[in-house]
Amino acid sequence: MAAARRTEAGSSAAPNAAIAAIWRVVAALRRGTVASYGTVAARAGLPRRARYVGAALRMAPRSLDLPWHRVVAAGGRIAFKPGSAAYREQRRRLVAEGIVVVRGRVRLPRAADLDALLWGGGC
DNA sequence: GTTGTGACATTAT
DNA sequence: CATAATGCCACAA
Repeated sequence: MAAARRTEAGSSAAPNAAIAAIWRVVAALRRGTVASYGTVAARAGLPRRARYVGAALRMAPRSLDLPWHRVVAAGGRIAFKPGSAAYREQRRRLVAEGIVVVRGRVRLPRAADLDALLWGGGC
């Protein structure tokens, strides 16, 4: 086999293990639940890789139906620029999910609660 | 190997 | 509470 690796940046159907792990964690977020990039990265086995989560979500196809809108920055702040299309899109979806959004911030559960939400709900 | 960039996080002011 | 600066880590040119 002649070196079939590269950076795995093109094929959406054959992502990296890290990307797959991130998608898995994001897909595990249930309705009414939100998590920060750092938390998602940590749960995906990638500590300190919050930025990588964003890249993974960006490259993720809509076919996966990933709840990317449930992933926010630290403190529940939306990572997108206020007023931007993506910003309003995410906020709209969050509100539609029953999540309270105020001034670009969402009610982000504490680490303990988040742990319970992620692991106490099902797996 | 260096430089620049990014859907972040944390700390300081 | 908002903004600035710094740190972090991976990837692209």
